[in-house]
Amino acid sequence: MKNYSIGDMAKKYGVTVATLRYYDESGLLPFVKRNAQGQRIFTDDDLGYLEVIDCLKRSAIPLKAIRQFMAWCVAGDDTLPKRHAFMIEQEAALEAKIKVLQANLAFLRWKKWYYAHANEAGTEQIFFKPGTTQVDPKWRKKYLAEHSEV
Amino acid sequence: MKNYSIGDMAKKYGVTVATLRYYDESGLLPFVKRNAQGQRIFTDDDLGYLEVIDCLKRSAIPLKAIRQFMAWCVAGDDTLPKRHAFMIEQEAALEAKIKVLQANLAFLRWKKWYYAHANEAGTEQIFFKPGTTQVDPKWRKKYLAEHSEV
DNA sequence: CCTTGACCTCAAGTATACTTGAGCACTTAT
DNA sequence: ATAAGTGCTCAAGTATACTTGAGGTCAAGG
Repeated sequence: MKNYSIGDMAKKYGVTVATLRYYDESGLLPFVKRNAQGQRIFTDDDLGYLEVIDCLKRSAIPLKAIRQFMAWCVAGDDTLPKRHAFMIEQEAALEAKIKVLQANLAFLRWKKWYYAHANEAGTEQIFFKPGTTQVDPKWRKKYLAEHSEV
Repeated sequence: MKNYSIGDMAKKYGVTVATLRYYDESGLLPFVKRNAQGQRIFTDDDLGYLEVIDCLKRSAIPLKAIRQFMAWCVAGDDTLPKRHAFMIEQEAALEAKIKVLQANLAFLRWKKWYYAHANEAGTEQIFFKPGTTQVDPKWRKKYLAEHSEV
């Protein structure tokens, strides 16, 4: 079983050693051992944990929640129901988040189309209801018609 | 054209009036006018802008970037190319973000499956390579086989 | 031997995005 | 006419997630 220094792990996960120390202090790495000199040592056994942390962090889960989960991980089999529930919860949360982002993406694409056309016309005026800066709904309909067969 | 108070908009967008004031101070709302008493007034013309801000905020775009975009919006037709480029950029960024989250979701689902089975067995040990706490790759393969026909 | 490099702790600083509080103005209902 | 409700500014406080700096240990190479 190979050992890894904090510097190795920092490179592997694309963070600074300061960040890893901060994670450790924050309770995200309750599994790290120390050598005789007090230096952190990571092992192959830890790589699975780090993968989970990485996933949760990229999903913008707060450190506090990750800490809780990791505490359960090192606490042993008694916490398996809690860890299972945690995954179910995070799955639902992430699905919801993705749905929101997909709606946002659709909106950005409409706006991109809008600016492409405004740009071509040289002015946004072509879209406005007379006397306002509100987009005439007919343009939105036109866009949706052009992009429905996708 | 209807007018709306800051309180109206706060309700409509599910934020506090303090947050809206903060957004205004931060340059996100360069379009808001004031009445004789110095109170902010929002109009129907502004609703389109707020929709964009809402979308960008939900996509975790920093206020700084949103401020830049809004400045271009009020600057007039000269900034149309920049606004078009902004949308193209944000679309790409959001697509990338969604891809990451979808990969994370797949990972969480595997972990959910893992904990469902560990839970059933009463122990995580069933997954480990002997003498380690590393998951034997055969389980991952089993999971993928069971979930490939989706 | 002594400098370089990687590690350590602890404390303070930074960035972002708000939130809260103090003190004041104006409108409206009792 | 006075109290409640909504609005205002400005300053300070909070939460999260790091980042930076000071000061020190230890092992290896020239």
